[in-house]
Amino acid sequence: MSKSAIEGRQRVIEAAAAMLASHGLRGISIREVIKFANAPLGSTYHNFPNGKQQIVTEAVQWAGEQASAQLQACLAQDKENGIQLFLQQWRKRLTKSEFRHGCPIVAAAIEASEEEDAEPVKQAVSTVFAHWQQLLTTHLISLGHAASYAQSLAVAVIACIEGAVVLCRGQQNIAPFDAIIECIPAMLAAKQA
Amino acid sequence: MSKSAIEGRQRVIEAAAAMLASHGLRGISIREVIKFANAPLGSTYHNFPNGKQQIVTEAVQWAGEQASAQLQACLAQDKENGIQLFLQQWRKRLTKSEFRHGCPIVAAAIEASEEEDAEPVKQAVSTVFAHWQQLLTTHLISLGHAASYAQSLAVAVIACIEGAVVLCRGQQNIAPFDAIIECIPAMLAAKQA
DNA sequence: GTCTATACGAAGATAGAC
DNA sequence: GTCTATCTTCGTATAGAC
Repeated sequence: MSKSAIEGRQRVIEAAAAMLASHGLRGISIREVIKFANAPLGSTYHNFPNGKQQIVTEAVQWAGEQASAQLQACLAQDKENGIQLFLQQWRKRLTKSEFRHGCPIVAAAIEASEEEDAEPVKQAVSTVFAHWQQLLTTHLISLGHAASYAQSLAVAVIACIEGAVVLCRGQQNIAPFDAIIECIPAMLAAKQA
Repeated sequence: MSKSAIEGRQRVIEAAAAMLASHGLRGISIREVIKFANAPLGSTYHNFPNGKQQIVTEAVQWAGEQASAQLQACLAQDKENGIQLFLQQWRKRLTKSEFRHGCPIVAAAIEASEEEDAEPVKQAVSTVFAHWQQLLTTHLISLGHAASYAQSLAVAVIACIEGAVVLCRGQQNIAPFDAIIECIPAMLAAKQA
């Protein structure tokens, strides 16, 4: 396999992740993805023998790792206010895209949940969510929260963010995101349930 | 128009709302909806001249009103713990459906956001979210919160719930919902930003 | 490996019989 | 009004030429 072929494969995955965020799982077609990635259609099933399912699965995994890396960078940069930093970055992304850019993992989670033969996608989604939760839990424990409450808190913060992104898209307005930026500190301030 | 025709029309809307919650906007077809509703296919475009778009739009409106009524009933039944009551009802629905039953409004919000010619659906989604926010805001003000913080808090609570539903479906686990049930009180306890 | 052409199926929407 | 049949479009996936 040539180097350009490898690059082409990765471009397809990244294009799929980007389009997943805005168009959703069933809103993207292989034709559009490979067109966006400037990749040849003919080699799609050579690079991804399992077709769309495999592309989406790898896109979910890649997008999950990107988000994890971004979150980790924020937490490392400012231990106390890392979460707020992360929120600000997502806020900017939402407004810049005029609320078109959502969370690709959420899109995959919702649209694959009732699909037959989508087990690999569901598995990837579950793994990504679990990884995010573990990252945040570890951070919250290091901030002094009790281990069991830190776990709930991590999940609640992720739920809050994901929900706010959906609300912003639905209302074409950044207000929901500003609302959670205002309210999440109250959850974080509570040291136990 | 006969009485049974009116009933048939309503059955289609309710079937669409139910299937929207589990299968998503693009996961349902008119054929499946009218089959589930036990309604004739031939009269579909007679009752809904704008086809699927109109059915989905009305389903979103109907589901939104149902949820509003349910929330209002909880808040009226127990002013102090009405929100927890509402959370418990949704928790039961999630577990009983084995995490298949999501929020139809969220599904429509995500899957219609980048669709062309889906303005009516987007409008209905936006209106439903706004109504929920208003309901909760009024309630929180009556509980003693400052008006501006009550507004943010209402949005944050809704975001939290919607996000948790997505996480539960993605992980096939009720843990995320229990996490927000544990953490939401901390937000509600804070009397200001 | 990458192309074009195509098989195959599903879905929205419409036409015409009854 | 409600049915069946059909048109059209689009998506996945595959076959075969180069």
